[in-house]
Amino acid sequence: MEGFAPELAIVTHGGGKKLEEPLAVRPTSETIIGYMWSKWIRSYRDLPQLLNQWGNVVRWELRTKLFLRTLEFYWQEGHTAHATREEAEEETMRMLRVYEDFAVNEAAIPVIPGRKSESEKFAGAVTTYTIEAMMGDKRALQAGTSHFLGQNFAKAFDIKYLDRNNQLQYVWTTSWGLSTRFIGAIIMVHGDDQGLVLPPRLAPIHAVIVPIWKSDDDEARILEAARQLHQRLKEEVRYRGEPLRVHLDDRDHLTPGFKFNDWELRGVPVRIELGPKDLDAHAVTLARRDKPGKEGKETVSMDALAERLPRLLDEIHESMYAKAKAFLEANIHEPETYEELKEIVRDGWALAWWCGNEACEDRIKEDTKATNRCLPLEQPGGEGRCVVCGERATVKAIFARAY
RNA sequence: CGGGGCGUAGCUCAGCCCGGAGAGAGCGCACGGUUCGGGUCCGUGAGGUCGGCGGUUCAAAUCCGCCCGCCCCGACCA
Repeated sequence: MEGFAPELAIVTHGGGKKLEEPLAVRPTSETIIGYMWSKWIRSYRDLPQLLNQWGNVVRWELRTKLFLRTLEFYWQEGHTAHATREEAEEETMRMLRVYEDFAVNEAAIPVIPGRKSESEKFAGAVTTYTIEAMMGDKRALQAGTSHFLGQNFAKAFDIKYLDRNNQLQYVWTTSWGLSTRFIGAIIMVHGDDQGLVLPPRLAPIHAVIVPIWKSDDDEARILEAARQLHQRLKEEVRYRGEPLRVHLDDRDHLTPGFKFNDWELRGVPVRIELGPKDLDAHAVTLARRDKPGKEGKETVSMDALAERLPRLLDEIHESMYAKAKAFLEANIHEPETYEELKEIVRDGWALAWWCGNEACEDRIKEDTKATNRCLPLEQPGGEGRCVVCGERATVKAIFARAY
């Protein structure tokens, strides 16, 4: 845990008195979990173990960034202990894929799964895996991590079990986490100049009904129709197995135009406009947040709406993912020379042959501020020459400026 | 902690370099009218210790010094 020493917050006073023994505020929970496991685990029959928790942790960052790097953050962290190395490694990869699946299929964020280099990995890990995402400004963000901890923590906390042959063995452990930082990723990947653009599957409100009227007569009938529509959609429409999250904006004294902009700012994926013309035609106008103006509008019959909305939400999800994916791919380049790399990382990611030496990572960082984000799991194969030193290289790494 | 920048109305800022009459704009807010299918428009009005303290001067938002706060860059890091 020495790697964490500089970023520990230490409590020296409590209850109005100086503490006899200072308390470290946890930067992650391996030590707590490890301590308990050393008491709980006695036999191979106790394995494997899986503990998951949501909790706040504190790391004394010298420089913070809203959402992306805060002194205190809330996260999900999981810990497992296994009898064999293979099982622990399998779990590490399984969770990496869970995070990747969440990013892609819930948040519509494309990511590059990969392994961290020695200098970039978690201090207590044997191997650290990451999903790296590209923000709208082309900087990289580590959006989730999964660690194979080997027997490091088992040895540090004396976590041993008796195997089938009555032999005392150390366990193999893993840990993995995803934090509120991910909210920052959603904002920075999808957001535009009008405000938030929320991926449909995570949006607190799927669709908002905006009633439109001119005269008092219209107001009465439109509002009544809007309320009925709201009720019907809530009761009848399901998206991904759950009731549609639909909201009726019946606020008075605000113009429709104001409401349109207001909900766009808040990133609601679908707006349902209901005005006199729509009502007379027994229809509504749908507008999707990810496509501005007329391009994102369509007229749908009231009768077809229940069927249309879930499909539209899926279409928005796919479209948002495709757009982010295209952006990611358009901004990853493969430099042949160091000069090319330096140019690329000014405004994009470089996927380049790397010999594995920290000295070459350091050189890049000094020259360009770009760091080694990961060694993608998906490799081109073959071998090449390190983009920095020219020595033989068997892997390509992603170098980019990161948050 | 080092380098740079900024503190003027609820918010975003202009004015400061080159001191001078009642300290301004847009947004927001209140009231009246108008409008309502893309942030309506017009009018009237309320609202300010010009970050704080001290100095220079006949006169300071403006010049000088110190202090406080915030932002950006660097060192740390998910």
